[in-house]
Amino acid sequence: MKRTSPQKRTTIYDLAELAGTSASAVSAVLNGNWKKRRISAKLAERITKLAEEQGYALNMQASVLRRERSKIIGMIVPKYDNRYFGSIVEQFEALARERGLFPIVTCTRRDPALEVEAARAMLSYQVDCLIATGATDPDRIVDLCAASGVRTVNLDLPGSRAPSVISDNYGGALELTRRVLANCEREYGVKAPLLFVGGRGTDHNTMERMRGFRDAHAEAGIPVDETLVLPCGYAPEKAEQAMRQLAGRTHDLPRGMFVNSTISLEGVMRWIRHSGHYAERMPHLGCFDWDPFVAMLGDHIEMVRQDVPNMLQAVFAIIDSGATEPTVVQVPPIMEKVG
Amino acid sequence: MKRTSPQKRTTIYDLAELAGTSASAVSAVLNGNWKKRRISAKLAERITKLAEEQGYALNMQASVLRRERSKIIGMIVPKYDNRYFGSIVEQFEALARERGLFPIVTCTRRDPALEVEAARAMLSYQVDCLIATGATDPDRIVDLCAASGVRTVNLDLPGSRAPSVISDNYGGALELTRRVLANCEREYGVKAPLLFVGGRGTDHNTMERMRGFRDAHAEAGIPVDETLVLPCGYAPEKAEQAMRQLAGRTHDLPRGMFVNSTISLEGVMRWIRHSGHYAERMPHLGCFDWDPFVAMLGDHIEMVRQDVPNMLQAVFAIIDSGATEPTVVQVPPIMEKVG
DNA sequence: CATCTTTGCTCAATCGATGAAGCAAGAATT
DNA sequence: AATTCTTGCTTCATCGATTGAGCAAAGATG
Repeated sequence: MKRTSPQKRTTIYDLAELAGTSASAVSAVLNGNWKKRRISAKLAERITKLAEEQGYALNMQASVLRRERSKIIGMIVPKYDNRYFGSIVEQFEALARERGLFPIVTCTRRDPALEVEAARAMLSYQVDCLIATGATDPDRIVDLCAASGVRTVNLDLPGSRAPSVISDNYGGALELTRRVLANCEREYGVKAPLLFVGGRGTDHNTMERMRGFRDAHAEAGIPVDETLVLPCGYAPEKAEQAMRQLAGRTHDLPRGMFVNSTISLEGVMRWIRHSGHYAERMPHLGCFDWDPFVAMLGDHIEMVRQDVPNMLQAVFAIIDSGATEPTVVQVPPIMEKVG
Repeated sequence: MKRTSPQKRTTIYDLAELAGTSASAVSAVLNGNWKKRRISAKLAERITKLAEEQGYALNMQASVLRRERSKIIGMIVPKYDNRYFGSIVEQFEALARERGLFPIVTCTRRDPALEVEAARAMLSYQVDCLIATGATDPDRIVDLCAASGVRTVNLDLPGSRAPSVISDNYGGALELTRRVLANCEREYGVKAPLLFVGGRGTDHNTMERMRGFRDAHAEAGIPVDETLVLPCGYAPEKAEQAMRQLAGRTHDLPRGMFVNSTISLEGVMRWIRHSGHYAERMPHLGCFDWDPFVAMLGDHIEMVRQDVPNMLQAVFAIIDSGATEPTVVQVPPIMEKVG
């Protein structure tokens, strides 16, 4: 993979030669501080026109090397396969650009080793700041960055060594569980514990959501059935397998479920379809995460939509303010109406 | 937004000083060609250990500036809000990393101005190669890149000045239309033209899909109803509005539809739900694009899934081969089974 | 007319990594 | 013992942009 042509890119030296002036004048004009450097408007215009004609493109490598700030902002993100992370990345890019920063994003597929490798790569590219989204071990990344004097903000999953912005997982799960319990009671007239499926039992979000799940049961006077709490991982296959195993253990399947992410829901729905266990009547579902097509799947599904715009506003507020204390900002999620 | 601490990053000069050797020895050791440069294993080990201890991170800007290839590969992509582009980006990153390249991706929100701006930014970062995914004006981007001697590959939408990898839109649409027509005829016993909705009438893909749509009608001996061909744009709102307007014009709504992307389908489904026009019986749908939850929406939807793994293999085959002629590789999409 | 200001530039060092060229010391060869 | 090779480094120029320092000419001031 080599460049098409051996032709050199145009540099400020080439432009200086063409304009009969010095490289430093060209630089001053092209990066906009020619007024400060007292370059005449006439020369400025001549240089600008030449640059355009020659298709000049700044060499960021050289520029960044010389400056002390790169204006590059990095983000690592677990996956691109759901609306939540998709909109996080889109918002991130938009807000970064608004501030004149160059966003670089990379996906780490929930792989701790890749997370670290990606963080290292970003440091090599001299990012001024790194957003660690849904990182397995955010503190590890913060430490790596701190060693190079690079600030970090944790998003989606909190860490203990840098500011974090997360959803109010407890509050969202509490309300979601309440609604699903109420839906079940309304339809079946009985108070029965729900299933909890999906997510990693070790991650903060899943633990908080389980806490909300339990408290909502307690509120309703329903004892949680521990055999129905299955934090089996996020992947659809994991969730599907967990359901299959559960069905193998009991014939009394729950009439309501708390599904921890749309990704897990994919597996749960697949199982529901294929197993035929709920052929006569669909269970009441609550999903912690939102997807437009899930919303159309039927009136038996409640969703919690994480408030991505506000989360990213909070992230950039932290960045803009320069804060580095390990605070946790909790952004309330949005309950999506049934239907 | 400044660095946390004023602490300098460790450079090869710092390491050289600590090891009592020269910067060039350090460089040779750390970039792995110390054998070629005849550095002793003893010194190499000492330097390696020191680098680790000091948390040394290569300054890529400096490195890239010096080398003539950056090993950075860029991609621009319209959106992150659907499975198709999401998996394109994931695959792209994985394949790039496999080849020791550093992937940078940026999303241009289907905005031609942003596309150009993003391409310029990538050029400034010295990308060795740029993949233009779903670009509104791929040739414009190719020209920009060519001026800097940077190779381009078009993905998803073809261009006339660089190699392109796209789905077989005609073939996919032909088969999809056939199936929807067959489903309608099976259920209603009548041969009636379908609705075509979504996409941009000016883009290659939409035109090819419309051609497949028309040819499938011709095959079945059904005349296409031109008032039912609505390439209104991809956005859900556009599709929803198009449906609303159609319903205002006629009371005889089609029993089958070809929807050009899941994004447009979102709007169509919303309208179907809210308008109540299909309350008694859902229309037969065909969607050009795949989404797992759409697949669960019911047995009345057929989907065409674009073959992302093969498309990206093709892209990297082109990159690896160094080809630059404006060929078009058409990758057959996959028909997803009903249900 | 002499001095001071202002204007409009140029010079040269610098950022960190790289690699061609060179050099000194020891080993091998004649 | 004299010469050539080999080993194991170091020196230095370079990539392109940035910026503090400096300088010549024109203009203003006394």
